[in-house]
Amino acid sequence: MNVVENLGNNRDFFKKHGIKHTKQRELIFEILKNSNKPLSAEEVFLKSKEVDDSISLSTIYRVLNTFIDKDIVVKLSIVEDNISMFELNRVDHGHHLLCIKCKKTVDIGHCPLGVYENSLEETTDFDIVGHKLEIYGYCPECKKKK
Amino acid sequence: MNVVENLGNNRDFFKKHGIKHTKQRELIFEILKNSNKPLSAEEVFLKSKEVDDSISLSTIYRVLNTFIDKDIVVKLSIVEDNISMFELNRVDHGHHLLCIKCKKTVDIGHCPLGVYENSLEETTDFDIVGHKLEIYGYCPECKKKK
DNA sequence: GTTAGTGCAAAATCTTTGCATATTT
DNA sequence: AAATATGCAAAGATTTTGCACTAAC
Repeated sequence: MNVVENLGNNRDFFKKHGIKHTKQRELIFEILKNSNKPLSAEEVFLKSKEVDDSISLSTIYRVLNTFIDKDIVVKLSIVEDNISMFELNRVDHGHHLLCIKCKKTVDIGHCPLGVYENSLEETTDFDIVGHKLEIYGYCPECKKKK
Repeated sequence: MNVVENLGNNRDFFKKHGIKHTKQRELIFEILKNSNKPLSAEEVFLKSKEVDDSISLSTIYRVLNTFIDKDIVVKLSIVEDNISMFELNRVDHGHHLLCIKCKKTVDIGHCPLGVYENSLEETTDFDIVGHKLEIYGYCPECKKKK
């Protein structure tokens, strides 16, 4: 699916979340939608530049933070590096397995924590809003090379 | 338990991990041992200074990174901020519930992921080394105030 | 026309690194 | 004595912010 073709399709989505529709937000949203793995701000920036060369990195950060405020996006942080990764907050969410050697990520199906969170809410009286789960290790290839 | 009293007790522990015993490492290790929640580098720094005023922040980072290399410490990252948090890599590990309003953390008992990781290793052929799980929401007090 | 978003450059924050000195083994 | 760790200051990296300008409603 080509990013450019879809620009403009998400007006209603933005309106629903009470934020203005701009071409930068449209673009960043499409990039995240079309990515099957979390992206760094820098990666989003580079992909954005392919379509709109004048976009700035601060816009990327501002848009991503707006999306986070609206719960459209979640922020992760890859294990040993100090950079944030962003991905759409998909309703039926799963998680990723991260290879700490080659940094490859693999989707793992359904999130195992739903039931657990319910019981936690009861025992702790917290209002649980979400969670971040990152599982890491060595992928089959890197495992062999060890 | 007073941190200072215990300085020097961990010589063998360091030797076992093949790293030199220094008073800075001893101190940082004790601080982490006596904390029931993850600490930022800055927090470790401030606590360290109470005992050894001449310690430097770069030493904190270097020691923490050494500990991470040796699997003595794990690094987390608190949801919306961009700072890393460090805590001892306890063998029988649980996780924390984080209040996104007041930043309080609450221990939750046993980690629910052990069994799940085993089945994941089978289905994905990964060698799973660890995971990070952060569950967040509103604590009872902040929940009321909403 | 008003409100909100963007680009740019500069600042802020967190973390790492080079080097001379000090400490450990 | 050799190897490693530390403190300091400086550099790096990532993220945020102030301001003038532009685009969206």
